[in-house]
Amino acid sequence: MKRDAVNPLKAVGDANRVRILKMLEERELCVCEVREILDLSNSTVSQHLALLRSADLIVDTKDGKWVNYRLHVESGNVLVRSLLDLMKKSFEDDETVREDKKKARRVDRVKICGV
Amino acid sequence: MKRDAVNPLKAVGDANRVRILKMLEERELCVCEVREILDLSNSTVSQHLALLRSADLIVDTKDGKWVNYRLHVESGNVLVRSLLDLMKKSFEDDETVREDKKKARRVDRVKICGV
DNA sequence: CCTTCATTTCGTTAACTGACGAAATGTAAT
DNA sequence: ATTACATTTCGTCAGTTAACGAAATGAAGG
Repeated sequence: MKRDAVNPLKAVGDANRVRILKMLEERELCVCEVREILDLSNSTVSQHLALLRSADLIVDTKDGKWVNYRLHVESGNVLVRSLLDLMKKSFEDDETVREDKKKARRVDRVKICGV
Repeated sequence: MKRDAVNPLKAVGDANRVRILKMLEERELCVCEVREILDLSNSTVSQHLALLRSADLIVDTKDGKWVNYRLHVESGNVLVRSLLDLMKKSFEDDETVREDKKKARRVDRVKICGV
């Protein structure tokens, strides 16, 4: 079995990363915005995002000193596209996910970063 | 976030468990048949199956001294059904998965168990 | 160039996971 | 009941993972 064929599935098997994917359904976010919502350390969030990126589930774009992450819905990896689609339909009733999404809509990077 | 909401995703994030789910698409199998195909110890296979069962992805039925496992396609858990559906469409090109399925079709428990 | 600040990388630690063999359990047939 | 044999549980071990703070990197503006 090919080495990293399972990586997208591994990546999605963690509650914090599920929360990240769900909040990215609302809009793209930078590291410190995700940190604010998840209430984890900056480095931890950065690692989660790096792992999701290496699984091809998200991509990043630079925006000045910020790095924006968004869902990689146009991935060439069929498993990735299917998983993002599955995620979109899942966890919609989860209270934490709902809160996260609400926060994602309102969060403002200039206010919360660098505190 | 509810404690075990992510369990099905966790369960599917392991190459050996992916292989198990894929071979169960062919037909139900007992522990020693899976052991034969995966070439792992009996206890390890048993644990993988227990984990998949606790994630609601498979169910077991007793058949004499054997325990048959099959995909839980009628699960009440939407995430589980979606995942099984996703799995069905994935890894079809994987050579190992193809071999596993072929073996699953031919394997005979009375011949290979208790060796 | 120097400072600021978001992000990443590094080093460490605690917890989890996947693997095994041995022992325990359970079932069917003698 | 005793045996045979499939499965599960137990105890253990090595490898992985998720978390943190501290240090390094990189980009924007003074």
